[in-house]
Formats: sequence, C-alpha cells, structure tokens
Amino acid sequence: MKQDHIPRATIQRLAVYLQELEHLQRDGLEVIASEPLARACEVNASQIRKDLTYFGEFGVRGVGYNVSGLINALAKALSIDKQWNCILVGVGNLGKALLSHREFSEHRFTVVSIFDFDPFRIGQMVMGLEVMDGNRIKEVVAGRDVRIGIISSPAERAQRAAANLVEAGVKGILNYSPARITVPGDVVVEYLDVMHYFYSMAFTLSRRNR
Amino acid sequence: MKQDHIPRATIQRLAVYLQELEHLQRDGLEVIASEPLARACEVNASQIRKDLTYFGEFGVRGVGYNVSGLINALAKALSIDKQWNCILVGVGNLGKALLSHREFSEHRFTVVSIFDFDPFRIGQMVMGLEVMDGNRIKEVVAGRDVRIGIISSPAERAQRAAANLVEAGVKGILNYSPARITVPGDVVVEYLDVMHYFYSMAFTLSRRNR
DNA sequence: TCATGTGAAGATTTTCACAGCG
DNA sequence: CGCTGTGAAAATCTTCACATGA
Repeated sequence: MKQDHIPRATIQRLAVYLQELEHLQRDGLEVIASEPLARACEVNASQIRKDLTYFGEFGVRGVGYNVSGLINALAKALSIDKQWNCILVGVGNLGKALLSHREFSEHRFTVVSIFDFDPFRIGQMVMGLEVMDGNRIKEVVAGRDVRIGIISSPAERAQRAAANLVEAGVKGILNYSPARITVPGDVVVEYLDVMHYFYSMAFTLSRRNR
Repeated sequence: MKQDHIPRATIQRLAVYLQELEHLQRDGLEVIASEPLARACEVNASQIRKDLTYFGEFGVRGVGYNVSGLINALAKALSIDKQWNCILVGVGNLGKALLSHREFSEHRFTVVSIFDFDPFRIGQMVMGLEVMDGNRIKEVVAGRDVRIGIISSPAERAQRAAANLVEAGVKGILNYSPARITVPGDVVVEYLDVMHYFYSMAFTLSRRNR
C-alpha cells in the first residue's frame, strides 16, 4: 500500500470492480483492459487505474489485467479474503432478510449469533440460529472474535443495541435503523437507512424533467 | 432553487438532516441553530448552511432554524412532500422486508404492485398485494403513474426485471441485486448491493489498527 | 505497439471567516 | 449580540495526457 489516505469513493468503486470482475470471470474471460472494465462499471478508465495504484501494480502494460489475479488483489485490498464474524441485533423482517441473503455467506461474512429485545422473539430459531436476549450480547459472544455488528432493530432500540454491541467488543456497526447512534471514537458506524435512497431517487427524478 | 447543479452528497446529507430534525421535533424542540444540528448529524455547521443555500434561505439570523419549518422545506426540496408510486420485482426475503418496512409507507412511498418471475410465487399474497407475473408489468401498471421500480430479484433476473420496468415507463430504479443493469439514458439507476457496505466496513476496520 | 501507471491540470466539494441582518 | 448566508480559500477527488515498459 503506497498511500496513507484512500478516498472512501475509491473503496466503494473497488467493490463494484470486484463484482463486475467476478461476473466476467464466470463468463470465462481471463484478461481485461481498464477501458472495457470501465465501461462495464460506468466509470472513467483512468479512475480505475488510479484507484488500483493505491494498492499496487496489478496490470501488464500493453495487455491489461489478469481477471482472477485482479479479483484476488482486490479481495485482499478490501480485506475480505478472510472470515469476518458478525452479530445481528433485531430479528424483524429486515434482519431476517439480511440473515438469509445468499451473497452474505458466500463472501465470508458469517453471522455467528443473533439478538433481539422482544421477549416473544427470544428463543425462536431463525436460519439455524437461536435468537438471544439483546441485553446479553457480551456474555454470549465472549471470546468469539466478533468485530462487526448489524443493527436492524427499530429506531427506539438502536442506541441500546449499539451500546451492547460496543460493550461486547464490536469495532464496526452497520446501522440499518433510522436513528443516529453514539459510540466511542474507535468504533466505526455506517448508516444504511433504507429510506435515504428513496429520498435521493425522488429528488433526482423531480429534477430530471425541469 | 438558486443553482443548477446540486452535489449528490448534499442530497444524502439533506436526508440525514431531515431524519434528525424529525427526531428533534418529536422531542418538542422548536428552534435549532446550525451548530447543534451539525453535531447531531456529525457534519460541519457551515456544511449545513451551504447545503441549504442551494434551496433558499430558511433561517433567522441570530436565532437559527424553525424545526418544523425546516422539515417542510427539506421535504419539499427533496420532493418527498407528494406521493411516489413504486413497484417491486422480486418478492424474496429482501423484497418482503422492504415491503413491510414501517418507514416506507409513513413517507409517502407507496408500493402499488409487486412482481416475481417464479411461477410458485405468482398469485401469492404478500402484505395485502398479489404477486403478479414479472413479464406483465407494463399491462398491470398501465396508467397508474408509477415512476420508481425496485429490483430485489437475484442477479440473474435483474436485467430482465430492469427491461420490463423500463418498458412499463419507470424512470428510476433502485437495484438491490448484485448485478449491473443496462437501461436507456433517461432512466436513473441507484445500486444498493447489500454486500458493498460490508466490504467497505471490512476495509475500514482492517486499516484502523495499522 | 498498446495499455498501464502517474504527475499535473482540472473540477468539485468542504471549510473558513466574516459581512449582513434580525 | 448571535447566527445565518456566502464569497473566497483550502482540501479533495477526478480526468487528462503522456512517459514508461512489457
């Protein structure tokens, strides 16, 4: 890795490149240049090349990139080449949908325990996992190297979920609830409110024909 | 509206401000300055003020912003003050989760029809709606002013879903499937692959302690 | 020769700093 | 007086253009 700071936008594009490369690989392609890959990903070709330089040199001049080689390089760059243990708080519709998401387990993100605060849900089985009491996260996951927490509970319980996740040693939280949460400075929070994308779509569509 | 171009990042932040303002309103707050609102939203205060100037002047100098007034202004700026009819293709776990999302109907985004390509799903009732044949989108929604389509089908069916949505007159597509889709230039696509956020979280956490 | 890798230029976005106004 | 609204400066990100090297 050559630079200290890597733009957040670069990381998000890396995920797109990876997705498209996996798709091309399934189609049997072995080598691709930045130009056609850029078209497939709907970005500028030098953008791809620049993004890659943050992590090293992966291409061959005059030829392009080896597809599977680049896939491996990107997976390593993103640190998704090893397993990430996750826990989920809030086993409602959204939580269940995330749990059963096919891509999820295929990509080495493993949900090891699930939690809820609703007494009627605690004890139920969902996708082979028993729903545990959301107030007992720390003791349940102790010693299991869980670093990512997913909050899919209602807004009212998001802060409580966050506090219990932090207490259990989680360092990153993907927050699907429509509420801001407060956590210590060493914990990363990503906000993923479903509605926000609908808002921006509504805005974009309204602007289009004006 | 004073400017022609509005940064995409501004729109995403507007959604955050709106969410936080609604929260503050429920707590009974009537007036707020940019500084405390900025702290709550974890952004810079002048960022908020600058974002708002794209749409007009909403504050009172020396005082701050009227909370409910600003909520209305933001809702109008984002064009979410009127109803948006949506249709959904792919009634799997994710599709069902989106359909039953509480915030969804509360915010004037109404799913008027749902579709799937799986013969076993067609005819089923989900959230009070009958699952219709994904190849018959156009005839089913004809004349219903549907402008937003949601793709929550597997990657293999995403392109077919997109084509049928476009044919039905949809102008914006929220694509939750892990596949890029090709659509005419006047159709907006927003990619929302669930895995991408896990990737960027894995990346961020790996970088943190280095 | 051809496509990568990369400084430098350009475009965009964020932050500063303060004039302007209630 | 205090906070907004806003030009101008700073920071950041993207694109260009071409030297470089397989």
